[in-house]
Amino acid sequence: MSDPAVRVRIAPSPTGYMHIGTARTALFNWLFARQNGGVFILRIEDTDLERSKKEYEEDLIDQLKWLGLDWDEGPIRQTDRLDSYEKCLSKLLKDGQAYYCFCSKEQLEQERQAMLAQGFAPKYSGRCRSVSQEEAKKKMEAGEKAVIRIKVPDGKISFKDIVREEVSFEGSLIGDFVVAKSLREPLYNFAVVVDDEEMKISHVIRGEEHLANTPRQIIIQRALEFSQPQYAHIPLILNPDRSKMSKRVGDTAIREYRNQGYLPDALLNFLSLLGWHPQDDQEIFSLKELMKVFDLTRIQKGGAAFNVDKLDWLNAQYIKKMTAKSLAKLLGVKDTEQNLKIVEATKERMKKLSDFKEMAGFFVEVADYPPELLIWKNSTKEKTLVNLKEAEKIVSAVISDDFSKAKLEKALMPSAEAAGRGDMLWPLRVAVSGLEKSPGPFEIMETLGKKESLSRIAGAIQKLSG
RNA sequence: GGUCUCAUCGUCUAGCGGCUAGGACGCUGCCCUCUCACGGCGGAAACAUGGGUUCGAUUCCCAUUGAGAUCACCA
Repeated sequence: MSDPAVRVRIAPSPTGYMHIGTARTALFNWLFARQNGGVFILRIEDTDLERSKKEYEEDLIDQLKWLGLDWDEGPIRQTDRLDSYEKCLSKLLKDGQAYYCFCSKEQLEQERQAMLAQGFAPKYSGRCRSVSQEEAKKKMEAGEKAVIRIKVPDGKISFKDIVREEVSFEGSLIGDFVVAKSLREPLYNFAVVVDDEEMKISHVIRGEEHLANTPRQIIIQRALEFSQPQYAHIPLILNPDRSKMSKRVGDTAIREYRNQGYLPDALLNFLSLLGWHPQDDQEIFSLKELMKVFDLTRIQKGGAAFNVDKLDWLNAQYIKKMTAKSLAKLLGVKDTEQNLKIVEATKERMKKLSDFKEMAGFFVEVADYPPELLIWKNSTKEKTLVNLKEAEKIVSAVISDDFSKAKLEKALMPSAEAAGRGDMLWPLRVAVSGLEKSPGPFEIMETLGKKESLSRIAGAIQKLSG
């Protein structure tokens, strides 16, 4: 399936670190573009000069790259496109479809409150509609501040949404809204419309919070005689308590998940399942597979709560599938033979990359542990000591050239069977790991090597006899 | 408050008039096992409520309830 007419965009505003929701929107757009052989555009919506920061833009680009969602055009910044907006704004003004408004903020606020008090949706009165163009010009020359409002026609505004079918709003309820602070200071809704037209965006795939913006954008489109893209509003990602995931909360930033050691593919996989589901029961997808089965029309309507447990599970699945070598690289660990063994032994237990440090620390150094930890279940100190010494003897006999898991197991198991597996293997494992929970003793000893293993066993014996 | 949107296990969801309501995470029992993890096999767990339509509603319609979004000279 190839349709070069498919042109979609991710249009974040750089007012915060890249948000989880932005990532999912980017993913859906990317998937849709790629599966149709279309174009994916990155557009930076930085018309809010006060809140936009370069740092956030850099984060956006950085995280998008990390996720592997490559774009074909951009980054295009709205602040670089002021000429286009000005041109369209002037046209609207000239055609009488927009007008200058001189109402003060105080005045507006008062009206707002009054309407609210009466139980109406606040809406601009349209007072300045009557100000003629000449009059407006004079006022501005006299230094009066003005904003630009668009004339909103009465009547129903309905559009087809791929996710929500037919959605409609009542124009008369909207009121003439501000489209720009000045000719070179367009507001969001206006800039979006001009951009989408000039970039020939075919499908606007965005979060549901924009659903209510859509009629406003359509009003602008119609005034400018632009074509209307297809819309797909995807449900919001909710906090576990079902409130909207706010941009301000720390752990909604992609960079946080990255720092915690989530794999990009796992994160994407997780995100794809938030508000979307394939026809069958498959849940683990590579980006390539996702590309094949993703379907805009199967996007869910209701909001989806973010469930970290499932993310953890998915991440663990992805970690498990990796080779020790590539995992070591991600962990920033040198791929020495020793380290690779450690990574291999820890792989199955890690949910996040950040777990590694804690889980593998004992390979480097045994933490201090209480002597009683060495005693298995209801066994005794004496018995444990005997078994540990027996184990020590056997381990010493294993040649250091072939100090392997298999060899150790072969050498130790007969005695362990005789002594009772747990009675020998538990203390041995604790002796070499110092932990209540860890990988198996043979695995650990192989990694540790003969010398270190014996020294730890000796340490345990001393601990217990002391 | 107005407008818009939504509603299946705790969570993510399958379902598109007739199903013992399926899967996944989590929880839990058993197996594997020296522990943990992995893995395998089970279990508990849902159609918000009330009306219609229909021979038959989780599914279609309406109301109620609940949840969310939005109502800026932010995006």
